[in-house]
Amino acid sequence: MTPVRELTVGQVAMRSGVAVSALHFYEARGLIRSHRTSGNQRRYSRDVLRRVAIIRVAQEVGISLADIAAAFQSLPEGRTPTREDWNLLSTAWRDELDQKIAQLKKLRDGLTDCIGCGCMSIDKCPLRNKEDRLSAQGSGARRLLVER
Amino acid sequence: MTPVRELTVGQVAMRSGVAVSALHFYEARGLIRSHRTSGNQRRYSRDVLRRVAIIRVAQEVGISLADIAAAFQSLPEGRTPTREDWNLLSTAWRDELDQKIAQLKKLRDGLTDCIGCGCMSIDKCPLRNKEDRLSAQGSGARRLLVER
DNA sequence: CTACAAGCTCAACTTAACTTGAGGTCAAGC
DNA sequence: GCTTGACCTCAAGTTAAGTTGAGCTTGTAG
Repeated sequence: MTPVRELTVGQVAMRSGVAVSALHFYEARGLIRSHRTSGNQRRYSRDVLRRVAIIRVAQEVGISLADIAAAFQSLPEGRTPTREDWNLLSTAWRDELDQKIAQLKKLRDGLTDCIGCGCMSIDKCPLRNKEDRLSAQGSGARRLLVER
Repeated sequence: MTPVRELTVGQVAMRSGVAVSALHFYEARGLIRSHRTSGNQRRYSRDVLRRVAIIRVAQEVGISLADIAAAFQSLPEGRTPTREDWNLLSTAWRDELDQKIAQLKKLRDGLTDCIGCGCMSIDKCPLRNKEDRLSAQGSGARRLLVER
């Protein structure tokens, strides 16, 4: 089996399970890179598969594309990222995940009580307490006004 | 303490920490209800505060407004919901939360390994396995509403 | 050498959950 | 009676993460 040197969008789409349009989109967002053939078609190096896989996993963990892109900035520009490079990323995300899990647990443990009881005032209820809130590195800012 | 009978939108907004526009929105979505004064202004009964608080908590847990609205359907139409009524809801959501926590844990435990290793193919990697996905089978909510 | 599948670009549409704005009404203090 | 602030409605805008479609070009199998 001769290693295929370069992949077309279609091939990447098939192998990564991501739509072609999504790949275009990721590229526009700077998450993946391609070079073009003389006929202007995209060609990808193999490590794009890893990148895409990581994008998907990170998304499932609740990390936004913007944050993923930011994290990818830490990857080496010139060379293909090594296992070390990737590990750095995953460690950071693991920490985030740990926090999210902890916060969800807190929420879960308080949910029944707090719905059942009379403590739903914003200032007193632990669930409604700003300090306890799930952290918001997300870039959205849509819901900012709501938190008082 | 004289019980304040009815609340204006502004008062509900202030006390619940939710914008007036959001309250209008919730009402349009059937999540809360109001009646009108002769001058066409909204007036809310006190238990709207609990509803709003629960909406926000549920959202943070990753439940969409549509799902919250659906859950609210189970609440009694005529009378103010009792603690029992609310408990029924919270129990169901607690189960969902438990599942989400379990999935996040799975993800966390696999993250470092799977990013570092070569198993990122869609068919083989546990993280990439469809059955293990976090994705809500529900309508549209792709990510946990964990940010803000 | 020619079909036609696969690719390309760009714009517009989608969903969730709101916010913002325009243009107009209502209620209370002075 | 007037001014001011809280309300009202309805339309349009916003963000994330893509998808869909139109119109046009490439590349490859037969």
